[in-house]
Amino acid sequence: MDIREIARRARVSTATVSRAINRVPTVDPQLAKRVWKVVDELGYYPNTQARALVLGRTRIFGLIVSEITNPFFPEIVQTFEDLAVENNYEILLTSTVHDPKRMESSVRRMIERRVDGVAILTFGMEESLIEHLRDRKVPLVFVDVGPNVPGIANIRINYLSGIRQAVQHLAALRHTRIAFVAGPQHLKSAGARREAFKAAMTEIGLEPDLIVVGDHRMEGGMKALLELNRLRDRPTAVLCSNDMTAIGVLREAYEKDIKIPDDLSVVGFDDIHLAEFTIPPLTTVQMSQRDLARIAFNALLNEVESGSHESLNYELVTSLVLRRSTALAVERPPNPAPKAAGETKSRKSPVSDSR
Amino acid sequence: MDIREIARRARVSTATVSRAINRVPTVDPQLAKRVWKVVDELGYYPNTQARALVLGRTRIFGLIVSEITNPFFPEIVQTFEDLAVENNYEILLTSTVHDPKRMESSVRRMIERRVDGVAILTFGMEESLIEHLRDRKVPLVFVDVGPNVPGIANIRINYLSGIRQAVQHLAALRHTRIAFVAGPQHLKSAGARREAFKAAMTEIGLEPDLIVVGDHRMEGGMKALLELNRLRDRPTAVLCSNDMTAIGVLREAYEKDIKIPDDLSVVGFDDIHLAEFTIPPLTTVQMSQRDLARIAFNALLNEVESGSHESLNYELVTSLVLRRSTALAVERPPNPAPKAAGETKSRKSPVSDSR
DNA sequence: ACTGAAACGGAAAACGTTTTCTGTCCGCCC
DNA sequence: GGGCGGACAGAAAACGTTTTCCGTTTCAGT
Repeated sequence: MDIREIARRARVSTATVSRAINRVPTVDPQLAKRVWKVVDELGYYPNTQARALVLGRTRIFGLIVSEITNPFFPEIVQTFEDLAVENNYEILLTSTVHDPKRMESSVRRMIERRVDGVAILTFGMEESLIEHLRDRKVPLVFVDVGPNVPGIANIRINYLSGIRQAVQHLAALRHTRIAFVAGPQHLKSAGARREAFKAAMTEIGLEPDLIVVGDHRMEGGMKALLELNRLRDRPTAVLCSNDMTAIGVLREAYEKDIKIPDDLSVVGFDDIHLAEFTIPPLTTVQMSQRDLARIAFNALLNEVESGSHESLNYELVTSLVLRRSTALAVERPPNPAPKAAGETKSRKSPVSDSR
Repeated sequence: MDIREIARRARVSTATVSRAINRVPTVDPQLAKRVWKVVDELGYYPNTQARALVLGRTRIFGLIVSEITNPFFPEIVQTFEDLAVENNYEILLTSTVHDPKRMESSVRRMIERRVDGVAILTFGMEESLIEHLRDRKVPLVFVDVGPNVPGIANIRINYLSGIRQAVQHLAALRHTRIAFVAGPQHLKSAGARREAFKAAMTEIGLEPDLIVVGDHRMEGGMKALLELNRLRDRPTAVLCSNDMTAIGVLREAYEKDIKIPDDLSVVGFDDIHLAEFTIPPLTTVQMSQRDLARIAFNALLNEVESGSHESLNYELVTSLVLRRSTALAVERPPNPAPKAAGETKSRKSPVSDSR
């Protein structure tokens, strides 16, 4: 069933059918009605491929994420989809799963399907990906990419705002030995979080020297807590580079019978869905996935609809959400409890990056 | 840049370019090489819309889910995507968010984009959805739909297999008062689970009379535990209709200082990712999302590639995965603790997996 | 009544492919 | 050496839309 079928039955030309469907005002209301009736009766829907072919616009946005199963992304995908239906777009979803081959295939698919724009929401982006897309003048929006490439919209995450809140929240609870479990070294976003932590600490006169590195997964968090726990001068609070890490420390704390938050305060980062469901519910720095998706989508929409190539910069601020994994600091005795030598500033525990 | 551009540069006709690209064997190797070279140099990718237009196949599969943020679905989407890239398909992802309007728009989008098939993986499906699609002879695959509609592939879930395992596992741990927290009444899948529970219980001579109903969300689980706890003859184990419910009872147990698994064994259903991360890790009945997605995708692929319209029935079996939320039953005193009647078999030392 | 403009519908070209159908060339067989 | 078939390349039609351009009708103004 095609537009000609409709034309025949409504006794008009295909041109008129097209105009009626697209609500072009120059068509006689009488005729339009006739067309609509037939369209409705037959349950006709225009062929989008054909339309795209002549219009040169597909009304498809590409969305590239790292991994759909990573709890950070479902909310993003959902929001993207919500906005897509609202605006009559489709979304072409692609995941890189950290595999160069997959990344390449991702951009190939985007180009083959002639998407109108693509949002690259994967953290730790290979720069190589963008080349091809940029060549073809496909509107792009990135998150957190380092260099300020012209012609590409950029969402900058304000890590400091939330991390500062977290640190000051802990400080207000009398914590002074605040540890940080960092993410993988190679991740740009992980680096930024670590720097934000250092800044927030020095800002209030605390030494940011209790840093161990994790892997942004539960295992990393578990190991990290073990490591911190061996320290002579153990922290009373730990801030994690992401929520999965925090969940790892929660888990290890449970095994080791360390009570959260009584014995140890922990705060996460990201505010994934899961954070609400941990025991106890996790206090964490929220980096709103909904907002992120919204900003990305609108950036694309803007660029496409207005045809402008100005490529703005956007900012996403982070902020602390309080739940129940933090509490007033408690004096924990130094570890091997040999002689609690009351030195003031003896930060003898070598910390920094293990592994 | 189109196929004609390539034709011009390679000094051949567009027909030859098309043949070369599609590896039609009748083209002279010499010429083919020439074409390939140009294609490569210009980074040309065929326009899929145009191709779809003439081929009558889009190489797009629709995937309708309930909600992307529901932890049950990301794994499905990811697997679907993996299979899509493998087979050179795209996926058109759509969510109903339990909204009739959205459902309608879902099928409209599928039809407009002329997908080659659609997998409807939402539980508790409006029958109305399928009408339009069936009219257009779009290959369909459903999960768990009731009536055996001809022309539609169907994945039937074997709930009993896993639930039987769960019940017998609990029975083996000396539990006799096993409760069930059901899902929402209107959900077909929830009903099936409840029936499976009853069957599994009666099978081994236990009365399935401890059933309360939840809502498949954490809140429902929390309420359910409260309710069960008020009972005179409290259960020592509870089986939940899904994992979120189980997480709810875990949470409420924590609040009420009921130790899991020592005081109460709990097992979930679904085996969502999250189940590994609870405290303690949740023993649950696995309904493999990967397998489900794989079966669905292959069903579609089959129907499309072979053109057959036989519409098979597939089965997905469920099975118990042991983690650490179950243990030997312990004698809990009847609720108001009148007189702890002298017991014969008091297994007060819970053993098994606790550690 | 006649002209001109305004209003509106239709024919046809265009979008970028695939594929059928038609040639052309070549080599082989008789 | 002439005819014939096989191998291969190109011209053109087709896919289902939108839109430009043109033609027809209608109506107002004189």
